Amino acid sequence: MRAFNRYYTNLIGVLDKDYLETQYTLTEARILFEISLGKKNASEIIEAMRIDKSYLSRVLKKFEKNKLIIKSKSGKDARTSQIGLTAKGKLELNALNTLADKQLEELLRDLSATEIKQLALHMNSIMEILNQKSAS
Amino acid sequence: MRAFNRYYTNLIGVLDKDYLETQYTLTEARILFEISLGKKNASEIIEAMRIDKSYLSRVLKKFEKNKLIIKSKSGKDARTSQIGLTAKGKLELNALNTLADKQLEELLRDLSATEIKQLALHMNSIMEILNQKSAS
DNA sequence: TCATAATAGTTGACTTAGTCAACCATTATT
DNA sequence: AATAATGGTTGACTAAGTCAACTATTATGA
Repeated sequence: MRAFNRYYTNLIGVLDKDYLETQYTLTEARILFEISLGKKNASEIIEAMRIDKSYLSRVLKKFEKNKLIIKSKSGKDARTSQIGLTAKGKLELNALNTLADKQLEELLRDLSATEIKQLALHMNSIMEILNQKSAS
Repeated sequence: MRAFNRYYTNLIGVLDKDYLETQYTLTEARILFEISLGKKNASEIIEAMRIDKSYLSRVLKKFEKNKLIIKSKSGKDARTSQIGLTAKGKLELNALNTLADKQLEELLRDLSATEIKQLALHMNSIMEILNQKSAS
């Protein structure tokens, strides 16, 4: 398993490099994605991604400046703001997803359809097994 | 599959944080590991890990200074040096491996023996499928 | 209900990790 | 022999992330 972790760390490291040509980092892309999933405020994103809150704060500020998100104070708790993707934010996220798809395509280039299907199954199984734990 | 990549990116990111308490980064640990596998010179490590050569150069310098490795000029090609782990290097690597083991243990804590076995099988399958491609 | 603690997020100052380009020295090519 | 290619190092830099201190607000408990 250590071998797999090393293997996948390497793989992700390679994929990561493509984000150099992008306006955003892999982490930023992931944050944007989390927001698109409906994470409503900073704490939730921090909880989900386990990143530093100061770092997130700055990333969100950047997003806001670039008009990818809007923050709106919710009456309920004046300390937090509700975060939502703007149209432009959705567009950017889409572009980033397209990059991820291209990377996958490249990764799977020489695989047969059945191999790809098997790969997907294995991946799903891993997530299921590990998730069940986190649900416990 | 994008989901799995995101998932595992997150997981690795979490594991990565433990290396903060270590004297070495995850990347450095991986470099050390590659050397232990018998990678003899910088080029081979670069090829295997796809990291920047200047970065690697500095890491190796640090390793050498900390006496984790020894570089020896090989008569064959005076541009390269042969890299080898010292006893201390092996020791440090061992400590880092122990950390990785602890992390795994934590990750698998609530899983049954069969689940762990299945997990390992899925991981192996993924590596096999993806590797076969790279071998082509 | 007031003081204290806890939570959410921001800011300043900093460190580390990694990048990019230029550069030597050596070896390969023609 | 000249030129190109390779292996690695160095300088200068940027980006990514961390840590601690702080403000504002909300929750808690004597």
